[in-house]
Amino acid sequence: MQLSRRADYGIRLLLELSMLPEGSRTSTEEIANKQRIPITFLSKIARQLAQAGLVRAYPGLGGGLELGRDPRSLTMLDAIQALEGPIAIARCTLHPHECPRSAFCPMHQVWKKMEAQMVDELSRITFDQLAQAETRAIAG
Amino acid sequence: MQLSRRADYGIRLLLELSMLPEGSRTSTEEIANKQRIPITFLSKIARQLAQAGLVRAYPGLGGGLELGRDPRSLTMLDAIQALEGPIAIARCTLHPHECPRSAFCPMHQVWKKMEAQMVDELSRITFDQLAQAETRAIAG
DNA sequence: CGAAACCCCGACTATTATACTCCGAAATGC
DNA sequence: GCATTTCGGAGTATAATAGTCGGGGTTTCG
Repeated sequence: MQLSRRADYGIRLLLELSMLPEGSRTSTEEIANKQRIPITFLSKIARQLAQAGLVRAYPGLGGGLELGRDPRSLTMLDAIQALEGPIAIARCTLHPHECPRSAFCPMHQVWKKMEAQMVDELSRITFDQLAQAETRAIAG
Repeated sequence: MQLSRRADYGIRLLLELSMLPEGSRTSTEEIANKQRIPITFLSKIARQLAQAGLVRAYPGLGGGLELGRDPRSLTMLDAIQALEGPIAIARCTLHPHECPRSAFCPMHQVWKKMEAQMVDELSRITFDQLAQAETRAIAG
């Protein structure tokens, strides 16, 4: 029941990009150094986020990464779904047909409800908010 | 972000016990057969639940398992904590001192809030409720 | 007493998921 | 053409999960 490092790193990458001045870029390496993340791993994660459209990547000299979407509408839910796939506490909510108990299992609804709550909560949190909170926390 | 099989099996074991008529017992093997769970694994899980006090185990002929607590006050939270440890989405909420970002990291609060919601939700769900729901679902 | 039906315990193994690493290739800008 | 940067995929290492095994102990019953 824990977030993977992949997700942790990916979120930190997105947060770094969100804190960048509008229109500017950084390289994967810079973020890796700043956040103490193995660069080869982070670059793989960056690619994954690029494929999901959350990040735009430019190869070549002067290239780098920038946010692929407006940080005011980019949510934690988007990030986690791109990095870890759908929010699913139990296998049975994703693949109900694979569980012989699904017809009458009372846990099914429990998980469903919790997942819905998580989705709801995560979708309220934007990277713009996070970036501002972090900026304030560092400044203050 | 998924519940382990261990937790899944353990919950099913507790649910089986909760559906038993007051004061009666079953063996680990019966539950394993009914729920299609490898018996050696389930017996290990049963021990764990016994050590946590959620289950009482009696060796010997006519022995077996019974619930260690009143199903009306035994919650899903108790079960998951006994089976998987504390609810912690991110490492940093459990061990904030290990994270150099903890002082200013805006995600910390996000995770804390979500964890609190999960704890709250899970602690509302008792095995008595679940057992009744399943009984109804099978009967109906 | 002895057998059968139970659980206890720890060590061991297998499998899978995670967390990386590596390297050649392609794009870009000077 | 060279430095910088991402791309893509294959490969490896480590750790967590899932499960097995064998010996030992209790309890009940005949």
